[in-house]
Order: sequence, then C-alpha cells, then structure tokens
Amino acid sequence: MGITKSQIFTERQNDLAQFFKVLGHPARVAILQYISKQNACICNDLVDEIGLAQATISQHLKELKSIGLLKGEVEGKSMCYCINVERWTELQNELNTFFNKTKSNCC
Amino acid sequence: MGITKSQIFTERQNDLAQFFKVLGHPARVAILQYISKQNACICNDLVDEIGLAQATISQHLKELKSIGLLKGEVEGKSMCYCINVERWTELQNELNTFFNKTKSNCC
DNA sequence: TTTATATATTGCAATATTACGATAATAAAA
DNA sequence: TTTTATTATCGTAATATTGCAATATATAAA
Repeated sequence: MGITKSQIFTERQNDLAQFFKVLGHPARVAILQYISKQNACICNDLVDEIGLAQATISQHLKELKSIGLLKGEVEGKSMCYCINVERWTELQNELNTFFNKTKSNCC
Repeated sequence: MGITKSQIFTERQNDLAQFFKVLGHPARVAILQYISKQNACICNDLVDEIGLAQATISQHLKELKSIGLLKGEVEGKSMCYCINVERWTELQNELNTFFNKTKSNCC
C-alpha cells in the first residue's frame, strides 16, 4: 500500500492529476510567479528570493520542467529558465475544459 | 526536513498550492468527474465505479470537502455528495487569474 | 429492539515527497 | 591550467500520502 493505483484510472485522469500535483507546492507556485515577474530568470536568484536551499530549488525546477511548464537555456554559466507559454496556455485550456465539464447542478 | 516550509510563502501561494494538491490525485479527479456525470452521488457507487476500498474513497471525499469543492447531505442511510458549484466557479476564476498573471514571454 | 446497510474513523504498512549537505559537472574568468 | 561561480545529482533524514482492514457510527427496515 501507499502507492497510487494509476492503472485503474484513465490516461487523462492521471495526466490531469499529475499536472495539478506539480502545481501543488507553494515553492513551485512561487517560482512560476517570480519567473514571470522577471521575464527571465536564473536559478541562483530563486535561492535568495524564495529561501530554500539550492538543491531544493533545483529539484522543484526539475518537476516544473517534467510537465513542460518551464524551458531552460544555458546562458553562460547560468541557466535561463522561462515559462513555456505555449504549454502554459495549453494546460490552462485543458483545465478550463475540466472545470466546465465538471461543473453541474444537483442537490 | 521533509516538511513543507509553508511559513516562507504567502497565504495566497499556500492556498493555491493546497487547492492544486487536492486535485492532484487521479482518484479525486475521477470522483469529481463521476459526481458531475451523475448529477448526484452516493459514496457506495464510487467504490464500485472507481475500484478503491470504501475507506479510501471516504478519505478522498474528505479532502475534496476540505477545500469546499464538495458538499454532502445525508439522504436516508446514504450520503448525497455534490459539487459546490459556487466554490467550483470561484476556484476556476482564481486559477485563471493565476494563469493569466503568470503567462509571460521571455527567452 | 434487532438487524442490515452506508459512511466515517482509526491504526498501520508501504511508498512518496520535501529539504538539505556534500559533491559532481559545466563553463567563464583569471 | 587553475580558480570561481552556477546548476545538477546523490544520499539521507524527516514527514506526508496512499490504501486498506477493522471498527465505530448512524439510520432505515424488520
């Protein structure tokens, strides 16, 4: 036990949940907000800005990358992490579809 | 370690993350979809429909209730769980605000 | 009241997540 | 090449989540 039974759900249910899960940590919400405010970003800024260890920030960035929300480019000896706007919009649309479909009246 | 450092984030960041987190499990996505499809619901249906133990379903329902997404009414010896449409719409709006604010171009 | 049915709670084992120090990897600067 | 700066990865401890059996609670039916 303790393991999520992904196999009993549809691919779409797992994908939606995975996406929500990645956004389900305040550090990752904060990272996205900060990056968008800067219009550019290097990881080291985030360590100062957010107040978590460098290893921890790096790990959170990896998760945001895993669902395609961030793209990173090497820029000298830093990384330039940015929001992948296309993916971002795509996910926003999927979310709204989910919300609109699920909305219903009963009771 | 191992504990999320909520105190270093804003209330809004924590709230948004908490909301995403609750939706971040395929069983809870499936529950919401199923309830909305039925326009009414009793927990026992969900056990058959989703294929998790009764105790597990009950726990997931509790989490959905914790962020106000579901409201439950006693109906005879069953429960009638329904989507709280007002809360649902409210959260959809908050999400869109977050998405629109965060969307930006760089790199 | 007793029994049956539906849901909630408790306790626990398995697994996942969070956080961080240490260290590796990479690339610019000296 | 050596040093410095930046980011990634590894290993590990603390905590959280998932799932379920067992049990408690609550209500309808007998």
